[in-house]
Amino acid sequence: MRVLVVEDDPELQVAVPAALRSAALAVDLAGDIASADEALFVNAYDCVVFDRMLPDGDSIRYVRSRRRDGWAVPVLFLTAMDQLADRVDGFEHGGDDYLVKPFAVEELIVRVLSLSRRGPTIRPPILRYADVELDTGRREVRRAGVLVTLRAKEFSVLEFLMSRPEQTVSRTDLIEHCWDSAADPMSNVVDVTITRLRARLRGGPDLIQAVRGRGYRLIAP
Amino acid sequence: MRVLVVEDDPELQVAVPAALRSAALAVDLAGDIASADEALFVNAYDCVVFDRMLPDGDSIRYVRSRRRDGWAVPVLFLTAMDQLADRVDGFEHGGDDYLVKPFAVEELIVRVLSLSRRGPTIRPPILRYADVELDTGRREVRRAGVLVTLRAKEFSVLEFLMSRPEQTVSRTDLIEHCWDSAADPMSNVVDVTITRLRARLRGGPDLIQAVRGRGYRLIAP
DNA sequence: GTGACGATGACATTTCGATGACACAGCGAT
DNA sequence: ATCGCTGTGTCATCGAAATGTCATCGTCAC
Repeated sequence: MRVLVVEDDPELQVAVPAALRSAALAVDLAGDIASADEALFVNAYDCVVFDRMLPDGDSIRYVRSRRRDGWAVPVLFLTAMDQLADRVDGFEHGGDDYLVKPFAVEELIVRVLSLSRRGPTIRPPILRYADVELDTGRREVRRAGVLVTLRAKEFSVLEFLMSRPEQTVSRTDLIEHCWDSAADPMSNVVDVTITRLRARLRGGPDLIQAVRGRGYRLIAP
Repeated sequence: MRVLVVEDDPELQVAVPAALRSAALAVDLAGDIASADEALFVNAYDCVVFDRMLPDGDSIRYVRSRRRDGWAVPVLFLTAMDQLADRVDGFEHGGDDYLVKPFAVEELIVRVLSLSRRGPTIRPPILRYADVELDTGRREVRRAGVLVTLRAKEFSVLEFLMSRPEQTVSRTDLIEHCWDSAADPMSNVVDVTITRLRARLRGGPDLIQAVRGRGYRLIAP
């Protein structure tokens, strides 16, 4: 396992790599975002430990922009207490973790090991159709930016439909993908769930069209 | 700076004091808890390095009982990897630290120096959410300024939730972080602990929200 | 118009979280 | 060693929320 530590505080530059090495990890060190970027270009790491604030910028911004290009290596942010407020930013992208300074070295090791083991998780994508956004990671749905709370089944059905926009999906497809094998294919659960889903998505035109004899599809009128 | 090393392994009895002396520290050595207790009674130390397991008992128990009497000298525990599971116990008192065997000697020095410098009166970070304050060092929680006494497990769970405010945390996450490996992931310990935590935090709106099928999260209504 | 299919409200069932009561282990005091 | 207390875990039960079933009504295509 190979880890990159990006840290500018001299004390932590010593302590963090030492701790990680004691857990049998190979550790490289960078002092700012520029050199981290270079190291990440050259080597493959299983995990990156980023200090939140670095001399040449905010590491979260850097990570966010790299994530946009599909970069998926897990990141652990070291953050000061007073930066906690904007912690949300750090978690827009799944697979990351953070630790508040000062931290127990014990905890650092545990987290880094866990992140490294986990491997590059493909960031759960956000599906979009018309004015609906579905965040598969957070299990959140927004319509026109407004948060809509869905039941588990409703979410699951909407997710399936949104992953095949404008395609007609049969009730059988839905039963097979969103229900377990115990589900009765003869019942009208799907219809009922669609009705409930529509009810929740009131706040715009009905995007779920019934295709007679075939199933349902997402379509913006 | 004067340090007491409590260690029974003959090899470490030599190596650890040698390392610390090389960092200009005055080092005394004890081979078991009984003689450590005596030494601590006679002398004033800036830091104590305790092996986790000693011939006459578990050093954590000893430290814990002394902490109850207000003893505040910072302690560094040397612990084997397989004792990691019960790391939670070790954190019942802030200001202490852990080092996992085998460790790098430089790391030991850095940590002991840091603990000694810090002195017995450190103020570790305080987590805040809504009107709840959690002092990780003093293991104290206040709601709207009023002191609330929590059990160790309750505290540990609240601390975990407060370190991830508004994020949904699964029961598995909680089990993994707040319980040792003996915990049964099938039981409802987490639910029970949450209930007890809620009961203690009465005195304001319920901040702990159950997210059906996913876990719990802290959220101000 | 009519027959098949979809929509939907009302109700039933299932699942899951909350909680009180109890059991047990560890620890301090005697 | 024994006893009692305190903290934590287990279990059974309760109740609410989520999901499924059913009956009825509407509507679309022929």
